[in-house]
Amino acid sequence: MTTERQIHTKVTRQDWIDAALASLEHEAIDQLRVLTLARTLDVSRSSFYWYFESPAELQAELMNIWERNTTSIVERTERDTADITAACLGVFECWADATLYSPAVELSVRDWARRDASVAGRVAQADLDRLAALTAMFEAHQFEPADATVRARLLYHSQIGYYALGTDEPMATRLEYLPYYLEAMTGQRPSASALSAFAQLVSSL
Amino acid sequence: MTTERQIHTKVTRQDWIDAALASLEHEAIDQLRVLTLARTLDVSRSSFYWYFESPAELQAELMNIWERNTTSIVERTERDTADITAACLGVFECWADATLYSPAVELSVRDWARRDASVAGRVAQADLDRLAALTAMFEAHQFEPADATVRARLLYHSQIGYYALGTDEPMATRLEYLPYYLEAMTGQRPSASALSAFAQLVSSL
DNA sequence: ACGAGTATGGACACAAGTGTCCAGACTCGG
DNA sequence: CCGAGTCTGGACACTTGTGTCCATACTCGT
Repeated sequence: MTTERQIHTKVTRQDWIDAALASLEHEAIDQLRVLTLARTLDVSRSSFYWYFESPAELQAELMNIWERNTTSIVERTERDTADITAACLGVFECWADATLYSPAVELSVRDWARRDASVAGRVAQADLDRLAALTAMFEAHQFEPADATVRARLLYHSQIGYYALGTDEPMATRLEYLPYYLEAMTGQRPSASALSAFAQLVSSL
Repeated sequence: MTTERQIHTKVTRQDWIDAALASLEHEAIDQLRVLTLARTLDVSRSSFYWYFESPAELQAELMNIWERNTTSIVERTERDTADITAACLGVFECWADATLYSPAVELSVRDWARRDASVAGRVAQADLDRLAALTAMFEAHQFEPADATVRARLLYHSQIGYYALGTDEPMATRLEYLPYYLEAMTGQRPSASALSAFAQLVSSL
């Protein structure tokens, strides 16, 4: 099983996962069909059952990938930052860097959650974790609890909403609006240095 | 056709629509099945085809109902209001009154839009209309254009996001957070009178 | 009480997808 | 160059859902 031969292979387990991930751009996880994936990979369905015991196993794999979205956000809320503006910008890296956060996977998982209670449970827990982390971030910068909670929600909900709309804007436009977002979310005018540092980081991706 | 006999009827066209609407709590519009609806109504599938030419006709009906969400929002942005706080509270009525805005329908339509380009087009247009209306509302209260755009987005995206999470909070909790939301979204501390007026209006629903 | 129109149920043929089984093609180490 | 292990394709029986057709039951006006 762990022997490394696979020369005869047309596709690998990873190919199935990649094909599934690509489909999530337009499909919920539970709407993925082995038949359809097989066709895009130009291989027979039997191959799928060689690599996966069942569709559930592929879905589990995708859910693990989805968990990374949570990790990315929580990790960035925990950084040491000079002010709340810098702290928010740290989190915003997730929305700027596709390797940190995948909106397509996020949407597909939420979609699935509407139909499956156990998935809904995991998503609800992730939302709690993310919001708790963001709230702690605001509290670490001297926002009082209720204010921190609301600003965390505003930041998080508006991002989820932004992606739900499927808006496709160039990064330049998003950077233009950025200072206004920051001022509304934090109640403080962002420093020019923090903004230019973020712009530079984004352009290097 | 327009004669009013229908005594023999087990179900009406409206019953099918209502059953569909109920299903949208957990299903996307294009995932509705005639067979499934028929079972919940305890009637045969043939009945469906008596009232509707095809599932597409039912879907069209549901899309019309969805349009009301847009109407409700846009209508409330156009009211004459004393200050931006009152203006925002006018819009918030949509989220407090289930007859004005249906989150379930909204989610189901967006879900469908991920798979169907023509639906995606209508949703995108609705988002533009809603955001334009909200932006105009902020501009009417002396917010400069870019600021108005961002605050409109923040308000709208965060609502879409809030419902996407499926959070189920009692109205009392939501009212507690309300002044913090308003202050972040408008940059102004809301007046106690505006808040209590809103609380009273909500409790009367 | 009969005929026209309304509404339903059951049957049919069909489509898309499922999970399993097995033959066989391919590759590598001995 | 052969045998063991790896991977794929094709076939089978099954499920869920589709759209259409037709017989029939029901109700109302005359």
